Amino acid sequence: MAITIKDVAKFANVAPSTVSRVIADNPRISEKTKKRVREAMEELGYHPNFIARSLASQSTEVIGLVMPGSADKTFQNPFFSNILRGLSESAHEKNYALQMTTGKTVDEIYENVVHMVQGGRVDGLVLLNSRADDKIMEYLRKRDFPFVVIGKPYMHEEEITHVDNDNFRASKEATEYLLELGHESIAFIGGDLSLVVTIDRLLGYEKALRIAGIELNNQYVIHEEFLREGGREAISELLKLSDHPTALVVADDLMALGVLNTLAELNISVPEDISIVSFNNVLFAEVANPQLTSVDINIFTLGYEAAKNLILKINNPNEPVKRIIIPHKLIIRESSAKKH
Amino acid sequence: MAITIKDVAKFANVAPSTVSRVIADNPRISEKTKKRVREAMEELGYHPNFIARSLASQSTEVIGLVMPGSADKTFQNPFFSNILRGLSESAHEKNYALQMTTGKTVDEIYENVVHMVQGGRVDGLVLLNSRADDKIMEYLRKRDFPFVVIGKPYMHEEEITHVDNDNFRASKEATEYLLELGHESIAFIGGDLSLVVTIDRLLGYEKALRIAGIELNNQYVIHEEFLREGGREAISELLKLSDHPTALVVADDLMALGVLNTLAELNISVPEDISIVSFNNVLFAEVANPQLTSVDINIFTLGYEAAKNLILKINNPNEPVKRIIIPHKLIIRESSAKKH
DNA sequence: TTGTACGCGTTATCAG
DNA sequence: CTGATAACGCGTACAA
Repeated sequence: MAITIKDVAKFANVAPSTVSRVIADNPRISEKTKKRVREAMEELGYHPNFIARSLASQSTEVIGLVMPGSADKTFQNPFFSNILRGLSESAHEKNYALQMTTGKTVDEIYENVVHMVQGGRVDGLVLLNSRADDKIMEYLRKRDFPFVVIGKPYMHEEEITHVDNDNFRASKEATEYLLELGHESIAFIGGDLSLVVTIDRLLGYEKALRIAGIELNNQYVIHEEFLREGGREAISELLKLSDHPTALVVADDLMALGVLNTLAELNISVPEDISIVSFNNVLFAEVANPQLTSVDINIFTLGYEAAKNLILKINNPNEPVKRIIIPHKLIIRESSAKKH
Repeated sequence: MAITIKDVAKFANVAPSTVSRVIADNPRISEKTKKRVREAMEELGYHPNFIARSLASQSTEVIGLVMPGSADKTFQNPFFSNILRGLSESAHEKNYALQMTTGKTVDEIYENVVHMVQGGRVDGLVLLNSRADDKIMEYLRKRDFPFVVIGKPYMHEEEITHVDNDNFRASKEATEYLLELGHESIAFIGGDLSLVVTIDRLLGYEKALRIAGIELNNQYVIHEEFLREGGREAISELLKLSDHPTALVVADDLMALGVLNTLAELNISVPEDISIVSFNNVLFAEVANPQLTSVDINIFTLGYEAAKNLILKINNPNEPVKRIIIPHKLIIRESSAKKH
């Protein structure tokens, strides 16, 4: 058995509670005693037991990350590592540990969240990619459990702290950029329509077209998974149409990559035949051939701010609800060009 | 305050200890009582408190992941997400949670590990990328704390359970492949020499050359970080030499990507002027231009087996030490060709 | 300024 | 088969 607070107390000739106070740096303890106790801790190699501390203080100093769907798929997108990097750095700065929950199905994930929360495993949660039918959010709200959302909540937007981009504007700008290049047949490839991020980007795209006086075409809007496969399928659908689009707004770099791959196989050149603008600007965008014009959404910062504000909220229940908008920026590369 | 075991006990008219036994599905409790208690739990919406359970049972059902160096850099390499995917899936299957420790410096990471271990936050640890001077491993061994290593331990290899590839053989084969293509000036670009994986791959490379009767050239061996920047710098070094190599063995895809980028800028073509074989076969390898010939090391499986065997060890202290070798396979793509 | 005693929610031991 | 009761290690009113 490891060294406990009692051992230290005995060694330093004080009561356990005094040791506890020294750990908390309680000002009511004399410097002399503090010094003596600290020496004892050093001498014995004492380290506080987190579990016991958690039980007594009802807080764990752990935050959890909830992934939206199949962990397997989420991990494949570099978007995720960048989010994780931000979360991790932020948590680390505040001495919080980061724990992940995974699950294969929505129900399984929900169960895991309930277990974590009721089981007191974490002090707060970061939710990734909110969707329309979010049971988890509902549950957390009902229990008044601290959480922040990365992305925009589908409902109760004004009452939930979230970190997001202005996806509507970003998508509108991306589409306008393609319009300026002379494109008029512009298609949109997004994720599942239950994902708020897809909705926002779709609306921005539509708005830009409407302003330009271009009629919306239902067949030009495709929804697939945020994976390479998704992109491949989406472009295949579009190419079946009698009149292809000459430009695409793609809601994710990895999807765009799939599009590129399929087009390359069909000997359709980018940007000569089809221009592409995608989102996220992960490393892939730069590495792809041709390099992808992509909207940088500062993924790291999304994660960083999410964790930071969650921890703020955990430590101050009266922390006001915040909507944090992370800036975006269109990075122009080789995949987009003037219409021929 | 949430529902506790006591509330359930009262509701079901039994003692708390009985409820505890029902949770553990203790066979000495009558089915009738079990049913009654379970109904009470259901009725009250009871969920066991993990923290209290951990304190009493001295186990947390959490495993930790220790990253080797700057988390910031580690996250950038897709190798990491794949490891994480494997760990996560395996942990999830066994109902373990996964927690990450990060830190900017080696000392900071060491401190965090000590805190986690002594603080009883985790039941076991997975160590990523062992290096020569591993204080952490020494510490864990001294405390007899359960851990497994991904990669090969530098010391006490026979006494530490680890999951690894046969990097020596993989590298030897990769080099032999280049030799078969007619190359004789083959350089090696690896990570820091304190990383065991670098050592193994370097040795395999040297072995292949020696067997082929080719003299080793110190200037042909470069060590940089497993990042794109590292690759860029490495190839720049090599190109300063009066006689460049015509082929490269690169210990990491992301590095190889940096090499490709730099070569492209200098109008040196791959594979016409220089052939490249790299390691890991992450998605980048396939996406790069030209596509990278790369040794697939089954990253997911490395992670999966690591977590699996760690949990095995946690639950059975007498579990024998294991060395688990994950198979590798050379995937030939466009970056390698016969010497002109 | 410091010590005593209890509670946090479980599990485990020992009776019965 | 079930019920008291004592840990588990720490935080914290309340006392002194």
